[in-house]
Amino acid sequence: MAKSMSPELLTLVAERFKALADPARLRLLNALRPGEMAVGDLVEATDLSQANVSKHLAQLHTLGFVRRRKEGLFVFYSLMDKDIFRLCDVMCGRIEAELKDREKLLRPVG
Amino acid sequence: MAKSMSPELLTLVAERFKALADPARLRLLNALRPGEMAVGDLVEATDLSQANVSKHLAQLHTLGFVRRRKEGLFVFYSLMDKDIFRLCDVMCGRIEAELKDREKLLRPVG
DNA sequence: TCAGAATATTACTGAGTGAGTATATTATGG
DNA sequence: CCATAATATACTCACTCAGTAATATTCTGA
Repeated sequence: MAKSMSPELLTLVAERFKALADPARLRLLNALRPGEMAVGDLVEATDLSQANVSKHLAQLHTLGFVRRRKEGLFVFYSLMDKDIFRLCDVMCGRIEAELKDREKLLRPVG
Repeated sequence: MAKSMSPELLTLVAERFKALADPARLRLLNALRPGEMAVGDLVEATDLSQANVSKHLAQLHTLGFVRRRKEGLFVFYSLMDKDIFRLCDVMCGRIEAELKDREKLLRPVG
């Protein structure tokens, strides 16, 4: 984080974090890990409704997290880059650390 | 992001992203960059109301982003670790890239 | 113990948002 | 052009959440 971040920039940053602040969207991104997928396949993979998937994908696309490729009736989505994994890795690391700390508290004697 | 992330884990991750998905909280975290600060100072530094700051700090503390230290009447908050900078750096990088792309579109001739 | 200062909490309100249903759009084959 | 399939959008409802104002809590010093 740069030394001085303007409120405007912080708003843009917050907007992007918000895109990742939803389990459904994270599921979609996670499903896209192996590679490009059509909307219908994502519906199956995530157990979300078609309209729901479409809406979330639109959001992720607007904010630059996924790429669109149209081919006939199908629309294929893919991850824009690997940033998402880096971001999620950091968060997962934090969660793991928390869980470890809780374990320690639960059995402090060893 | 690990190969298979359970919906439960994704919910935890989303919860943490949500904590960063707010300009006010980002401002607080940014203000804490140089080091520990009391609540009152954060109120001044961020132009947020006292109640607002207190509530946001509580949230950030619950999710492990900031540390609390009480000293008399004052409560000092500080960043838990440097993860936040790494996370924001990634987002800022994405925003910069987007802005560059837009510039290109605006003057495609050079 | 009382007054006052720093912080936290609560109740309320308004705005935003995710899910669901239905409908619209777009593209293909006949 | 029509039927159909894949995807997108519109609309509504319920819920969450950020901000505010008022109040409560905690601590210190007199």
